[in-house]
Formats: sequence, structure tokens, C-alpha cells
Amino acid sequence: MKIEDVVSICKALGDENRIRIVQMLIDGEMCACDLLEKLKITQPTLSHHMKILTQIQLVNVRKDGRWMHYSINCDAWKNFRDFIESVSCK
Amino acid sequence: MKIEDVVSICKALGDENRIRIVQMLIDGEMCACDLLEKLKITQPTLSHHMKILTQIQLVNVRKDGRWMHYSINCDAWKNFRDFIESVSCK
DNA sequence: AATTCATATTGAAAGATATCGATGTTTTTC
DNA sequence: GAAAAACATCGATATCTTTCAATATGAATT
Repeated sequence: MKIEDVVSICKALGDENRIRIVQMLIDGEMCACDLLEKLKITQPTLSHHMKILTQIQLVNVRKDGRWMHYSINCDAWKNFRDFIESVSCK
Repeated sequence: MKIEDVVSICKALGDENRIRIVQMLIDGEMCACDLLEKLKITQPTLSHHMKILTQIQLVNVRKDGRWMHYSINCDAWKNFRDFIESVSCK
């Protein structure tokens, strides 16, 4: 994983709403409507955050009728975790 | 580790210069002057980044005469790593 | 005490970001 | 085909961020 990708993911996680979204999605796929219920933000704001998360490919989208289903891109997350793990304090 | 602390660390790492600083400091203590040589930024900019990293206590400072020696706060880093590890994809 | 060296602070500019109300788009339902 | 539901986009605002030149501070050196 390139350092720019790590930076992008960190930037994405450097927002409380987005880190909560990732935490929720780790437990399984969710639609935007469910995420919206759990967060104290408006629909356009959620849409904005989801765009950021999907653009960096940390989150996958699946369209089903009028629902957008989001899930974690496990490969991306694992690569990120591996990077963080590789930086180890002695 | 509280979620706000994770957010703060992610925000700090969401900048290429700062993530490079952390990578360098992992290998051991460095003074500002050494960091400055390795990065393509001016001295005030480095000072600004170091302030951010120390304020969130991810980086320790030790003053020695007119030199500032920076090092990773290993406890903070480990806590951060543990948090990231605890978020695991199935 | 004057100078030099390492670093911090200030002030300002340019750019990015989070947020929301209003509106648009697409899909389903009646 | 009109209405409703789920979501995206637009436009605006307020705030934060990165960066640097200029200047200040504080310690060592002469």
C-alpha cells in the first residue's frame, strides 16, 4: 500500500462521523438509510461522507433499487491495518 | 483509547509530511534540524507539524539546549495500533 | 554584550472541509 | 402517470488547514 493511500485513509478516518460509519460497516453491510438513523447528521452530509469513503475505495457500494448498500472493502482495510502494524515502536 | 483520540491521531496522520515524520521517529529520536533536512518544507512549517503531533501526545519532546528532540510516544502508538487492529473485517 | 544557531510564534494567503437547505434523479408503488 | 421514497448534487457559508516570510525567543559561543 502506497503512502498516499495510507494518508487518504487516515484523512477519511480523521472525522468522527466517518470513523463511526466504518465501525458500523465492519459488522456488516448497511444501507444509507440505516446509517442516517444512527448519526446526527442530515442526508446530504451523509451522502458527502459516503462519497469520500467510496472514492478512496475503503467502502464498497451496491445499488439495489433505490437503496444504496455500503460495506467495508476488506482488502483495503487489511492493507491499511498491515501498514499501521508494520510501524512498530521498540 | 477514546474514539476522539483515535480521530485526533488519524487526523494527524492524514498529512503526508506528518506520516513521514512518524515513520522516521519510529526508528528513534531525532532533532527538528534532522527532520527538516529530510522534508521539503520550511522550518516554520515543520514547527507547526511538530506542535500538532506533540499536542495530541503522539510525539514526545525533549529539550536539550537549543535543540528539540522528538520521539514517538510508544504507549500512544500502541493504543492506536490496538484500536485499528480491533476493527477487523470478517 | 554581540552574534549565531535552533526553534517557536505571528500574520496572512490560498485552499480544503463539514455542514445544511433546496433541488434533482431514479426507482417503486398506487 | 402521479406520488412517494431513497439518495445525489448544487450552492452557500463557516470553519479549519497548510504553508511561508517575517519576526521573536532562548541558548551557546565568541
